[in-house]
Amino acid sequence: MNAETIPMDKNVEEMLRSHRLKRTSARIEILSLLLESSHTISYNDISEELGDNFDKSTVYRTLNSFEEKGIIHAVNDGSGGIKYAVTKQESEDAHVHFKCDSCEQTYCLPDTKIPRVHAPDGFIINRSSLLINGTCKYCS
Amino acid sequence: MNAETIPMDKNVEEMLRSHRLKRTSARIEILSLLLESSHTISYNDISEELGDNFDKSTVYRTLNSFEEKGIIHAVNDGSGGIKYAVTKQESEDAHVHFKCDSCEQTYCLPDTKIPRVHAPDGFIINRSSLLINGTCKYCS
DNA sequence: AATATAAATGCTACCAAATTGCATTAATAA
DNA sequence: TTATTAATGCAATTTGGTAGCATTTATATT
Repeated sequence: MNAETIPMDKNVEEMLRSHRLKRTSARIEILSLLLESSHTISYNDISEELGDNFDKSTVYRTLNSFEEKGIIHAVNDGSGGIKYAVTKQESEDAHVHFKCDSCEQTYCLPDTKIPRVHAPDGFIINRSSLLINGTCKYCS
Repeated sequence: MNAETIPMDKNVEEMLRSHRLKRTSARIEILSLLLESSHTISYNDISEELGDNFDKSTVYRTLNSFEEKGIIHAVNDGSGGIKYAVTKQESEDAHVHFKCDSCEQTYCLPDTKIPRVHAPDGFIINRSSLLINGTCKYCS
């Protein structure tokens, strides 16, 4: 039984349980959206998709909890709002994000790792984030 | 006569003239601040430094004009606000920015260039920005 | 030096993203 | 089934930034 055969909702509920998050409908729906999406999504994407089912503060708090638990990670693509993507096992080490100038979507590139750089003496590197702008494969 | 011996204000006025920007006191003071600073600065930094001498909209518009002219460049360090630094000749090609987790300042590392990465098939790279988080040399 | 004109400024109001306090409601453990 | 703890909804607030418009200022021209 591989991941494809596990129904999404079971998958979602198991993810919540394993992180000791109560399985509320807001969390289930928001996490489902995140899991289905091929690109990073913002508060606005969620609220458009889910209508007025949930309050703004609920959505933001949900995203914050997911991030704290490491279920998702924040992506700052310079759009003025924070976007999020599910953190998959394979992409846990720092991967590149790609913002398409055409469709404005931002993608995780889990197989494209951020190269180590050499900082000047005295600067101690903890982590890094690399954002690439260009044209994505769906727009090129 | 090298750069060190040119008085700052002359330097500033010449920069404005050469970009066909009127030499107003707001621009002179804000550009001076930017030139003096060792790290990127935000609207808030400017308004703290300059007090209420200039209106918020003036400061923001000034920063936008400078950026359009290429005098400064914007840095998005995830702090929620945009920061700016003067674009020096040597750092015109994409350099790394470093945000210190301790003092919260963000520095240009003009000698640390962003490595080229290989994006998946179909993704066309235009430009990239690399932000490093860690401890700066003044805090380490 | 006086003036014309184009641009910059300062208001005020506004917008968007995100957060907070608090009363209510719902999920889970006992 | 109930007690407890956490999540939600609501309204208000904060923060970063923009926009329209009347007034002022810098600069080029006479």
